[in-house]
Amino acid sequence: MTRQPTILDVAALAGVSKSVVSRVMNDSPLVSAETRKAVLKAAANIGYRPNAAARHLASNRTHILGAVVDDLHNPFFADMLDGVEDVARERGYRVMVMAGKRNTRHEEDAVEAFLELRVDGLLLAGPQIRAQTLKRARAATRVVVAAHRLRGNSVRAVATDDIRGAELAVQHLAGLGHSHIAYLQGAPSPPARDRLSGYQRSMKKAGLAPVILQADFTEDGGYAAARELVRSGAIPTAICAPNDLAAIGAINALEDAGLSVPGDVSVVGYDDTALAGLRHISLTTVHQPRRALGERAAELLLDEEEEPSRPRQILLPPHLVIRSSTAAPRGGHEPSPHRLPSPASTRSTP
Amino acid sequence: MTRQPTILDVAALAGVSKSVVSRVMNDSPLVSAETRKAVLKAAANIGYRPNAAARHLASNRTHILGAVVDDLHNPFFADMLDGVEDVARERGYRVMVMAGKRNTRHEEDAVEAFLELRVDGLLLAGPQIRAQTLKRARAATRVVVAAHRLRGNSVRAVATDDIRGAELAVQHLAGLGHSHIAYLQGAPSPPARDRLSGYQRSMKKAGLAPVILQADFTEDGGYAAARELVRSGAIPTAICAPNDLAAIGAINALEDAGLSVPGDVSVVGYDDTALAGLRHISLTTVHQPRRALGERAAELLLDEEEEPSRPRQILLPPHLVIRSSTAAPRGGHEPSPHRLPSPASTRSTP
DNA sequence: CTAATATGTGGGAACGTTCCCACTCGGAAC
DNA sequence: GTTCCGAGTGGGAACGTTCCCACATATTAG
Repeated sequence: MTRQPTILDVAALAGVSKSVVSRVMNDSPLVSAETRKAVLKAAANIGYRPNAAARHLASNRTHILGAVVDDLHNPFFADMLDGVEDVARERGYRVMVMAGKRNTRHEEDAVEAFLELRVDGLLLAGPQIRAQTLKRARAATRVVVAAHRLRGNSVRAVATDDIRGAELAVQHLAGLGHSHIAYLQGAPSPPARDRLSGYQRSMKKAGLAPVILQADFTEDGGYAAARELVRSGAIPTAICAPNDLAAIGAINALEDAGLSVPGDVSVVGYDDTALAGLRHISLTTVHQPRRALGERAAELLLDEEEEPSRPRQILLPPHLVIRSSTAAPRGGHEPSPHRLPSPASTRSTP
Repeated sequence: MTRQPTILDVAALAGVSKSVVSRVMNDSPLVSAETRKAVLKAAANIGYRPNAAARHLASNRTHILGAVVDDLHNPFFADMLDGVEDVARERGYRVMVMAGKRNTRHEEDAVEAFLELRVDGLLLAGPQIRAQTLKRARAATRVVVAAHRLRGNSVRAVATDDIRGAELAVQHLAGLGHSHIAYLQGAPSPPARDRLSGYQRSMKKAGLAPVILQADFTEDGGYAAARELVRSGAIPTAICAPNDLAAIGAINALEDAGLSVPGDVSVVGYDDTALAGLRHISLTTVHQPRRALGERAAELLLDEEEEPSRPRQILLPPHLVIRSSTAAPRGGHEPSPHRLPSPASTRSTP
């Protein structure tokens, strides 16, 4: 790698000063059309590429948005990032991503890396960092938290209304006639807390007794919790899972125990990931507006005037997607159809 | 955001020169323990954080690896990035990711962004960029391509041996006694080409007639192709899909047509994503060593001695993971032909 | 005709580091 | 008692931009 050409090389070749080249590179109107053309040609000729470091240093702007993503394996964040990217690109910003790997140390290191880069905005998606780190970040740049509702009000955040989401699930099940609705709780996190409290609230409102089991956000967690439910003998007619993966685990446990879904037990997931939509799975689930979450987050990050009046915490409404993992409880009526194959074909059966 | 403290602020507070502070920040041994302690204390007191841009500019090193990932929704890349990250972190490098979004323009813009940043190494994961862009990138920094085998030999690359992978699938099926093995081809890309040629080669070796249908790497693509196969009336006893998602689509199409998997038709996927492992799906599939792919790629990027002897192409061996979507063909019978619509009517549809 | 304005252009000082060189000051070697 | 050396320190010149100010020239207003 030989030395890369600089603005001065371009200037020399084009026979102008570095100032003019700089202006051309920044689309300043203060350059004659003729000069601009010559500079552009010279730049192309020698393969000039602006040096971001020098640019950042001199201008104190990077036009980079840093996104620290808790878990790149979770497609939830990929969807969200699409939204972030779109808004950022539109406004002339680039989005760089670092993986937190579900690990506080890694996540905080990523935050530090972006702060050293002096990114113009920092997006923390599902962050697992200490309050102190968050505070330090906030002191250095604009920060928006996504997918986690925050306790305090000091940092701007965008999240789904998870209380409402859990309510939707319970209401759907109660509406179908279920009264024994169990809840599998996810690993400790703001969303898990909100979903639980939504469940509790709507169970109370419906006059039903809550049944809560500890699980986590994995297939295995859902499997273990549902198996526990089966073992206990007190099998509910419906289960709310903390996310789609856990719902799938729960379904597996139920089927392993000889129970049919939704025949014997209805199951509702959360997130509406691509998984839930697979025909084989066809999970009724609470949809999160993932892309919109990203868009709102980016807007919060980039909007010029940080009006203090503006809501600092944006909650987006979820909605329920009804597929084939839920049905009315067995009430002595006709046996519920098995949920496979596709709904269309079952419905058209004479 | 008030002005952030610089090395000079730290120096003033600690009562030393900026040179000393710089040395402390870079762990130089040429500082007395006493001075080091004072500097560190001063830095912590005023919340000093090195300015990456200034550092990069002065040292001409960034200690950043840029990774352009074709599609962040594909968990394949998340696994790979884990490998990249581990190796990079071990050697004091940070990995920043930009999403290509399956789009040449976005991907090339991401490449450009990283080149402007003057990253110390550039990883292109499943790149969809023009040869010219690749060449320009190579002229500017170290470049490694991952997950795509390249035609030429001019850029270093790490990939799975997809020819071998497809062979494994065919050999498994042939070993089970299948002779009608159809292949669904993925969207045009180096891996799709390799897998196809592996299929063709091993079919020929086994003395079997190849049947090839155009599909893509999505569930819908697999569904459509398998449905076409069903409609044509010439139903194979086994299908090789270009990836797991397409395999799932194919299975859905088969089951929608009243065929059972693996009873009537065996299906093999490719990639061994988390999807394939779900109990409900339990797909026999070709496993790619994703994390190892990332590790090798990072090593190639970071290994000190870039032997000019020749750019290397590393091919990692895949292996077959046998689950429940494959079985021996039904002895003697072809799958029930009576339930198929007339070929004439299907052929008239587009 | 002069003054004022608009339009380009050039030069130099930042920006916050690293890195090289020069310097001081003990102590060891002669 | 010099000389030499190494450890520790300080100062200044890069690095490649942006941005401000000064200037040159052409155009317009009075």
